[in-house]
Amino acid sequence: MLPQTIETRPSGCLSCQAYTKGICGGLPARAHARLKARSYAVGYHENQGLWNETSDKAFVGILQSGYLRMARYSAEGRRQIMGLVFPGELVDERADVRMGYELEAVTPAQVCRIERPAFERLISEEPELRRAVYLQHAVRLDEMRQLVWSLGLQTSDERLVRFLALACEKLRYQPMPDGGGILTVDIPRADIADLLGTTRESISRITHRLQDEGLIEIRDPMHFGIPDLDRLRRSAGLVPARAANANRRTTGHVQGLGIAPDDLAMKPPGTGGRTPAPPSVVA
Amino acid sequence: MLPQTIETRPSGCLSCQAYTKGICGGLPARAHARLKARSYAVGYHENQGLWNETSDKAFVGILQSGYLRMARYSAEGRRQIMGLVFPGELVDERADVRMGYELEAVTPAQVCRIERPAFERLISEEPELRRAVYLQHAVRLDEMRQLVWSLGLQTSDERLVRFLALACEKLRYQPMPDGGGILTVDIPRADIADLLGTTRESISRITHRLQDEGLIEIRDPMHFGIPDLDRLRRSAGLVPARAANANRRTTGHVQGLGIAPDDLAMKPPGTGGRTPAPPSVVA
DNA sequence: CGATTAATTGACCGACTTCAAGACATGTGG
DNA sequence: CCACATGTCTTGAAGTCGGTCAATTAATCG
Repeated sequence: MLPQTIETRPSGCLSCQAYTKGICGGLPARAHARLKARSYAVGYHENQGLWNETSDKAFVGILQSGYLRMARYSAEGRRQIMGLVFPGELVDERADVRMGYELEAVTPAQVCRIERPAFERLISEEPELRRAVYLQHAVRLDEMRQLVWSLGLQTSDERLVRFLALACEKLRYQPMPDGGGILTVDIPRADIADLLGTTRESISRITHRLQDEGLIEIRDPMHFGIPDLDRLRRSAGLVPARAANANRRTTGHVQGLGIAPDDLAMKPPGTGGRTPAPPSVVA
Repeated sequence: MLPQTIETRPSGCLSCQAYTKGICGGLPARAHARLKARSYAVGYHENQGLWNETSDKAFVGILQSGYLRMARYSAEGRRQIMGLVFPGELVDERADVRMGYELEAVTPAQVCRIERPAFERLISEEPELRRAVYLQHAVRLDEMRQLVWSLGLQTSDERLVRFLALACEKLRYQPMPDGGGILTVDIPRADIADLLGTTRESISRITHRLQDEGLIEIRDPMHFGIPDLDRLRRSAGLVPARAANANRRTTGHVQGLGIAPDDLAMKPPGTGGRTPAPPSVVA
């Protein structure tokens, strides 16, 4: 079951989300074939852990289906979810950095695993793969910064709106002919709460408040109607929201890859950041 | 003034913190020499920006002295500091990931700069350098996770205690013969507040509360007396705090590099994470 | 020594947590 | 098929942490 014969672009991958929209697809044939030769798929059921204190990161994984959560538990039993992993994404934690989080399946999930030593070897021999992996790391870092920003200075309402808007991109969103759509949130309230640094109760209250405002409609706990996706994304600050304030610089924001643009990260004029005197070249 | 002659281990570096405790020191002679040949030092004054929307990440930097902050500003003028940069650390932001933060000097700072194209070339040609750089990235990611954890489920008091305990490791800490020490916090209250997701006022209130509890003594705004460093670190959860609860696993935590161990990241027994049935190997 | 900025202190208030109970869905065994 | 159990979600009522506003004190710098 483990290593299969090496073949260029093995057929099993073609339907995998890691291939169609994840990291596997972009690789050159040789790198992909070598990766595939060393990988094997493993299924996990809901709430099952992939990593814990004992089984320490002996493999890297590419998520094929389902969702994973990266969670850290406090001594008192409280939990912070550091992020979610979506199909096609790589999970790769260095062994020499204190881990501090557990990787668990939110839903039943299937993971394409590669033992770490084999992976390290591939990394060092295939520059394309290396690039793809480090790109994933950069994306993770960026996601973590967004989470910091969200936890640091957004209200619970704003955080949830942001989550829902992102959910429309990352999880199942079925657009409807009337311009709206149906969002399927496979993720229990408790997980959303622990991701957003709030409580189940608050999530519940806020979703109903948002429903009153007409931003969403709660069909059942897992399904939300989205009457106007653009409006939702605008409320989440995921889209520039057409310069209402006059005092904004019109510098085009760098965007790159699939990361949704945040609301304009701007300082109020006059608050530091001025580039008055050029820096002094010392040596 | 820019590139100087290539020499193995140029003398100027020997006194630099990036060499004595940062990434430069660990490099083999050749990689270090090539790095040095392409680098030039630049001075910045307090609150000056290294990066903003226009000058987009055209260089990477190694901080020689002073502190930098990575800050993101909201449209309303609020600010979240994503992290601080300490001497010896590398600052390297990918151009293809949305930046979203500005890099600014907290204090007067001196930065060893390398133009990005030259750096990329070095990275691809010097595996040791590459490893060092990616290690830095991993450390940044870990720091960001700690910040998420802190913002997500610590109280303001806990966050500040944690900050102070880490400050004793990262900024100037002068141990005294009597077992205590003096901590010099070169960083204004406003920056601490925006890093910890709180306000100047709260920082002030909390420091004085901590003084009442005997954890610290406020000499002047920049200097804190630390009567008992271990006690401080214990309060911050930076040290295992000697297993008070019986139900803790005694698994030795991976530690590696300079990252301080967090309090044991544990789940309450019974809450998920159990590894009951082995995962089903599918393919 | 004035003028500006940073830090402190106080009073108030609001958002969110906490605690507790009820609604809803799903599943199991008799 | 129903009674019961379990788990998730919802709703309500207090309590509180911490933010906001405002004023005072302290420190810094020409």
